[in-house]
Parts: sequence; structure tokens; C-alpha cells
Amino acid sequence: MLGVEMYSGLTVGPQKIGDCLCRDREAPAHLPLFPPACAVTPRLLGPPPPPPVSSDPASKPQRDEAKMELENSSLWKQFSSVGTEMIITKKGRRMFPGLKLKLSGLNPALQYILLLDIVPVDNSRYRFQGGGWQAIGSAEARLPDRVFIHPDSPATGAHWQSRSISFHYAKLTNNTLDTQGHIILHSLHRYQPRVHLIKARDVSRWGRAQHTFVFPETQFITVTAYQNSKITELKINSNPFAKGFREDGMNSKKKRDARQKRKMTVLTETLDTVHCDRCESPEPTTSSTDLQALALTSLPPLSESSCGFTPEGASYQVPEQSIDLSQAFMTSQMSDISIPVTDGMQEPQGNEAANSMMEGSDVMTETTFESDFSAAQSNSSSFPSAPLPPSSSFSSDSTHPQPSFPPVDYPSLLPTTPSLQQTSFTFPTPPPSDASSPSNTYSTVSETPHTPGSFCAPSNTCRSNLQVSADSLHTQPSHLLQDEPVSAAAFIYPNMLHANTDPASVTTRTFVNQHQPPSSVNSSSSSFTFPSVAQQMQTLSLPSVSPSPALSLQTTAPLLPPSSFPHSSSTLPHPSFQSSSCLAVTSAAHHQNMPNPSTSSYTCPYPPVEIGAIPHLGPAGPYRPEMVLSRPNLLPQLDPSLCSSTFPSYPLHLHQGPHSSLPNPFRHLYRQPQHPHSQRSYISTRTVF
DNA sequence: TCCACTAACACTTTTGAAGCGA
DNA sequence: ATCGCTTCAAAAGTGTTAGTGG
Repeated sequence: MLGVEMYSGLTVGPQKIGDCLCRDREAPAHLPLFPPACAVTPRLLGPPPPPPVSSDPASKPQRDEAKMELENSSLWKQFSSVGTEMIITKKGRRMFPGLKLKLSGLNPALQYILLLDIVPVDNSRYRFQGGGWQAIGSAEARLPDRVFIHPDSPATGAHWQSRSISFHYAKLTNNTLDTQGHIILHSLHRYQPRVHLIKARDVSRWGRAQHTFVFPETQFITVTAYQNSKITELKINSNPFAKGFREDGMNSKKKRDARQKRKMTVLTETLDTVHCDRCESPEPTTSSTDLQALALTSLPPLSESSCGFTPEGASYQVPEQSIDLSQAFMTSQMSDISIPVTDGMQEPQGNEAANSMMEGSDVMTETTFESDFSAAQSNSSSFPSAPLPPSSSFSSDSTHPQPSFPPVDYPSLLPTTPSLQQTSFTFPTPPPSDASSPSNTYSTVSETPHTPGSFCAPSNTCRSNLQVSADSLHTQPSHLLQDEPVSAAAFIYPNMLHANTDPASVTTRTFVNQHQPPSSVNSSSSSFTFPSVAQQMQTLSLPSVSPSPALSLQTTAPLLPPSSFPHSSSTLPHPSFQSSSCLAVTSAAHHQNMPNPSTSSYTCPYPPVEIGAIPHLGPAGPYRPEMVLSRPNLLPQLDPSLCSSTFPSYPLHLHQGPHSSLPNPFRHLYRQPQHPHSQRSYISTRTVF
């Protein structure tokens, strides 16, 4: 059993950024992945939290051992090797594969909240042409960010660790006016799902237990119709709901073609019957209506199987890895708002169903992937794109076939990287620490308060916020808050674009708090309006927040070794996938604005942090009243280029699954777009289910 | 004309209510 | 009255495809 003491550091002291658990024991343990997101995370996710300012003597810097595995990683990698596409529809479409996760290292007694959000990887729009995805222009304006709250949230660490965690109910939509709480995405854009683990143990120190997990293989491009036949093939073969389209299914191409043929035959024979009395077709005759319909219907050409691709055929081997890109230091202060909730321990029925489905889909064993996924990705990466300086582009080795999609996602870091296993980002707010972090720790990033917009400019309009729903609101003593200034709220998003990122020369950067909107930072209380919430819940009072001191990001992460993509390209021709802008950025970051993994510290300004509603998720009994602080840092951007005006800051919306333990009125919390001049964030709730 | 998107379709799985018997 | 099991219909999740609109 894990003792609570183990997590004390999480609440008050510096913590390890995050760990990724490598399930594949066969593969080199703890191979760090440096996907674009990972590479940018250090700065995108925000600066490390300020040194703990706690009056609690018991508080001691301590690492959080929370780990997350992507259980169906092999399935994801299959798709990733081809170039994962996710259908998005107006009504909302589930993700397939879904995110099936396994958590460990949690304190069984503490409560945690799991969130899923999906952020753009770059600022490019893509088109499938020439057998691969090519960046064809700038991305559309970023849509309001929404977060899907896992239905089980909040639940104890024991709960999360006792079963597979699936975000099966999360749906994606391209309907910008969606009112169902689905995650809104743009079609033909690249996205990266992220899972946030938030500790809800201590209201006053909740923010420091935040972890963000990013699995590079889960990146995908949104589409309204599948572009790559290989993806279609994979989906059909993997998704139980698409069983009907399999070779032996009733809706398979073969049978559909047969039906078409039959129809054609019937039509022909019927026509013959009409024009020839001697016709003796054994086939049933069709009605005149059918005849008309058939006559008017042009028969589609009988296409052959578009793809002979089979999961087994994919030779793309990647190591089983999970990445913890960010472990946020939720700096301190919480709002004084707490909301009672129903029993969070109950498990949604849908969860198991989803899990079962996921299990069925995850047909490959983890051990099948032995190579360094990220390295492989980067090696072959030639993601198009996005307008980038020539120097920033990643040239792919023409001699090596490239996966159509992955290459983009897993930029090679520094070829000179000696060891990935020891790669780790640490934000040693005093004391510095983990330079010598265990080899099992890698790719950890502290997530700091920031938002898409905040990253580019310290303007009020550039702040993203994460807000969590709550059943009810009530004010709680905030003496701790008063004693402990919220440092997180004071961070200014680092302006990476202007940062000097010469990997060779720069070894350390210091996050500098350059901007702190007074209104959002120093206000003793903030009022939140809940348009669709009970009157008594319309307003939330937030504790005062103080600007955070400058932070330093120290990383001992070794650079990624020269990428090597062990997938047998020969068997699976991957369309050329030019490096995406994100990749380019990541790559270029070494020269321009990206934090170099090898650098020991990182300097950047921090955007002001907005504190959102803290749901009182714990029910009476096993769950004590707790609050969840909405943090802007939950919405970091993956691509620094996104910080530009191209993506104005949007409020972050939360959405919780239909089986959420949260009462209906609070299952969805939407952060309505803020007025450009407004420094206050507000939360609205909506009962959807 | 091309491309992205939508809605309808057929098929499947999932879900939950109803019925039945112990 | 309760519980467990089975059955069945409705709901929901799939990819396909024809049509629409820019």
C-alpha cells in the first residue's frame, strides 16, 4: 500500500515531472519518447511551479510515483504506423481506438480526477494526397477547448488502479455549436489526446498533484470520411461495431457487391421481362418502383479491396511506452468552492463495456513492439509542412520507408542522445533534484498554468482555463490559501518563439515571470457566473492568487538517439509523410524557440493563471469534500506556433461522461468564452444527460 | 470539376426493460 | 417480495455511399 506520506511532497514540495511506464519489458526499459508534444511540452505546458510555499512543516519535496500505461498501445501503434484518422461527425463520434489506460503509483486512499483533452499538434491543415498526409495550409482558428471528465471521477487511487480506465464515452465532433459537451475539433487537423490526473485530496494544495500523460502514438488526424484505406481496414478489423464490414460480415464489400450485382441482375432481368416475354429469371421480380429506383441508380464500380493491409502486416515496430509529458505543479491555491457530489466510487457500467470492446480491439501484444517508437517516428519523419524555415524541416531518409503519419509525431530529438532511458524533465523547484532521476523516469514535464493564448501573449484574451464541474458549491476556509500565495496563478506563458534555444549553447533556461495581469493574479476573489446553474451557484469566490516567482526547468534528459524505425517498411509502404509544422517546430526549437531536452533549465515568462471552479466531488462517507481547481495549465499547447493570434484563447470546457458520478447538473462545465476585457472566468454548467 | 461534408443506410453491439421461475 | 436468468426490442456505434454545396 502506498502511504499518504508518499504524496505529501506532491502537495507542498517539488515533484518529479512525471513518469512513463514502459510496459514492454522486452524493450529497453523506460525509453523516453520525445514526440513533438513532448518536446514542446516543457514550454508549452508551462513553466514549472514555483517553489512550494507552504507553512506545513510536513510538506516535503517528494516525487509523485503516478504512472500511466496505455493498455492498448499496440493497437494505437498499428494505427499510428499508418496514420491514425478519427472520424468526427456533427452528432459526435467516439474515438477508435479508444484510450484504455492503466494507472499505478497512486495513493489508494486519495481521490483523483481524470480528464481527457485533445489539443492541436500544430497549426496546419492537412490533406490526404499521394498516399500520405500533407500540410496544405494554416489551421483554422482554434475552437473552444473542452475537457472530458472521466465518468468515474472523482475516485480513489485504489479505484483507478483496480481497473482499466477507458475514455470510451468521449466523443469528437466538428460541430462548433455543439451543445452535447463533445470535444470540438476541426476536420483535417492533427490532434494529440492528453490525459490529466488531478489529485483532489487537499483543497488547498490540490494543484500540485496534477499530472499530464501524453502518448504520442495516439495522435491522429480528424476526418469526416476516411482517407486512407488502410485505416479503414484497420478500423473494420478492430472495431466490433464494424464487424459487419469485415470479409465475412454481412456488410462486407464482397457481399455488398454481390447485392449490387443481384440488384443489377434483377434490374436487367426485369427489364428483359418487360421487353421480352421469354425471360425466365429465377430472381424475384422487382416492383415498378424498384425498377425506377434501380434504373436511376448508377451502380458504383465494384472496387477491389482497397487495401490488403492487415495488422500483422504492419511491420512498424515501436516500443511499448507511455509518456508522461507533464506533471504539473498545481501551485497552490484553490478556490473556496467545494461541491458535494454523489458517490464517486460507483463504477459506470459503460466502463466495462468500453473496456471489453477495447480489449477486443487490442489484439496485439505489447511485446510485439520492441523498437523505440519515438525514435522510429522521428527517423522517418518527413512531415510536411507547415511553413517552416528550411532548417527546421526534418528530412526523412529516403532509403527508409516512412509511416504516413507517425513520423510527424515523433520528431527526432538530438541524434546525439546517449540514452533515452534517463531522459527526464524535472522542475526542481528548490530543491533541484532529479538530475539523477531513476532511469525509469522519462519524458516528464511539469504542466504549468497556461493557455493557448497565454502562451503567446500576456494579454487577458490569451488565457485558457480549465474548470471542473461540481455538484454544488460552498465556500471553504481558505486560511491555507491565504498563507500560501498561489504561485501557479502568476505564471506567464513562456514566449518560446523568442527564446534562444540553441541546443548546443543553451543548457539552462529560466522561466521568468514576466507578465502578471493584476486582476487575475492578485484579486482576492473572483466571481464566476454559471449561466445554467442554480442561483446559489452562480457565483464562485476564489482565493487570492499571487504571482509565481520565476521558475527554472531543469532537465537531465538525455537526447533521443538517432531515430531508428524498425518497422518493415517493405511490407507496409507508408506514404511519405512530411514533417509537420509541429515537428518542424520541435526540430527548429532546438535552434529557435524550443526547449532543448538537453538543457537543464528553461526560462520563460508565465501567463497569469486563472482559477476556476473547484468541484466538490467527494461524497460524504468515503469521500470527503474536496475541491478541484480548474487550472489553465491543463490546456497547454503542443505547438508553440499555436500561440500566435491564429489561435485566440478560448475557454476550456469540461465534459464528463454520461455515467459520471457527478450529478447531472455538474457533469458538464463549460467555460464560456470570456469577454476580451474580462479578467474573470466563469463556469457554466449544463445538464446533458 | 474537385473536395469536404452530410445524411441515410445496413449491419453490428450494447443496453435495459420485461418476463419467467426458483 | 426478491433474486437470477433469459429474451427481446430499442438505442447506439460502425463504415459505406450517394448527394450536396462551396
